Amino acid sequence: MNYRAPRGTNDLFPSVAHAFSWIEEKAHEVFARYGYVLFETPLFEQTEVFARGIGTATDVVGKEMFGVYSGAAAAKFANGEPLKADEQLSLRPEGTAGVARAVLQNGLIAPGAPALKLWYTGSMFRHERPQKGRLRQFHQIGVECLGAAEPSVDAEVIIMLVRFFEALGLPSESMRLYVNSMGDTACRPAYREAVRAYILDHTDDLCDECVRRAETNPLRAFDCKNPRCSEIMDDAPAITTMLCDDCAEHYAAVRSLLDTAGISYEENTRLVRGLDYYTRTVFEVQIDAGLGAQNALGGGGRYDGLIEEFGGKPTPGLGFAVGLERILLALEAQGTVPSKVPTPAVFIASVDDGARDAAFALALRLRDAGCAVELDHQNRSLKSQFKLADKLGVAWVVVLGPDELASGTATLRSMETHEEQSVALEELPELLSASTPAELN
RNA sequence: GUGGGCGUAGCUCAGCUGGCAGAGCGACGGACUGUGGCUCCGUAGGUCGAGGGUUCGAGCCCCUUCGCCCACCCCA
Repeated sequence: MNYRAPRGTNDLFPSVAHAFSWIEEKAHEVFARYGYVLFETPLFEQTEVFARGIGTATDVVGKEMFGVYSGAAAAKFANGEPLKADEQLSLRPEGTAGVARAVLQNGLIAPGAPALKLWYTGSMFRHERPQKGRLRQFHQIGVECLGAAEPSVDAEVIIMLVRFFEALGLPSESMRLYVNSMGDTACRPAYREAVRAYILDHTDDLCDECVRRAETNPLRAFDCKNPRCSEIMDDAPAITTMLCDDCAEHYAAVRSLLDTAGISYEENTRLVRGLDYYTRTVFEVQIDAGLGAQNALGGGGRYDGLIEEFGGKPTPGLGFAVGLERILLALEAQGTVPSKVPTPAVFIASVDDGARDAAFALALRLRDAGCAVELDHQNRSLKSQFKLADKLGVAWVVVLGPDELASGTATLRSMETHEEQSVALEELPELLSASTPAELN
């Protein structure tokens, strides 16, 4: 077998797939309490949606997107013919741009309408070199809230994120919540210019990459892992000192609400998000254990200009996304990974071939009655069937053999106590009806 | 794209200065009649990632190549 999954993709084994499913259940439970409903957008969009929404200057759009082309479009491209916009498609690298496009296209939010609260779960795709906590196809849960500008919704979303992690069994003490404000169109340009000037004043002390960033995206210099750069950037002007009055007021209100709610967080004036659409409130949750260099479990922020960027009326918005693979790594690191792979509760064993038809029929009856039942399909010996039952972790084994068939009964063995009793076949469905799938794996 | 580490059984790995491919776990079968876990015995399973070279002889040395992991970058 020479075929292998493409680099950076994983087959999700049952333990992982069921854990993801469990995480999604928790999201559903928690988010519903805050009024969020499930929403789903296509796995691919016109490339322009991402270019416009996320920003062509970002790495995510500039070099990490997977293009999607039909055979016909690919042939046209090979011939040098121009492709129409709807022939230039890309797998989604994140969820927000697609949701914004969908909201606008379907007129889901009218001016003055109540806030639209959506959440989603699914695969995202970025062409990066894989490493711990980073894949080319990875899974995110995200939320988006459109139409509300008040700081209370910022605080609400951040609190919801914290509660979500708590519901997953990741105690807030083990994580760090960073918040910052990135300003808006009124104050960010001036700040950006100030950082650019600062970098150009310190070209001798900063790495080449950071100096290059002065022109492309000065704020990213705050993210540099180089200790020397980090030290220099510590003394760069802080965004919080340059926020316009409206942004400063908004930011103060968000923090005040978080304080009142008893949420512990840390202001981090160097926290800048890598996607162009963010304005004002930004936040990120980091955890050290288990994640290697990719220590961000999730992050998000406000994007008041995004809908307008797509040609809609000015509409405030904010959201966050969390990485499922990273959540799982964090849970594994603290030894609390949930085991949610379902296992059968009952095994029906046939003593000889003459009992197999009866075993098959009984399995159907019990399953229809709601029991999780397994039985042999490989012509195994009775002994081997018991070994299998034990391996599956069932609580009960129903034994059918010549004696049982003759008397219309079954032998019911408790695998835990080793006790056996003779039970009339008719009574089995009721007796075992509480034997729903266990989650023992 | 750039570094570093690693590719030997299904899994985790050992394999010395080149000399007959191994262990543990797992799988399967058995240890007197229709019964699991523990123990004991046995069986199956390997183009040593691939291609080339050196050599009487290569898992081991040399070249090439593919893949995986980690890190940079960026992000969830």
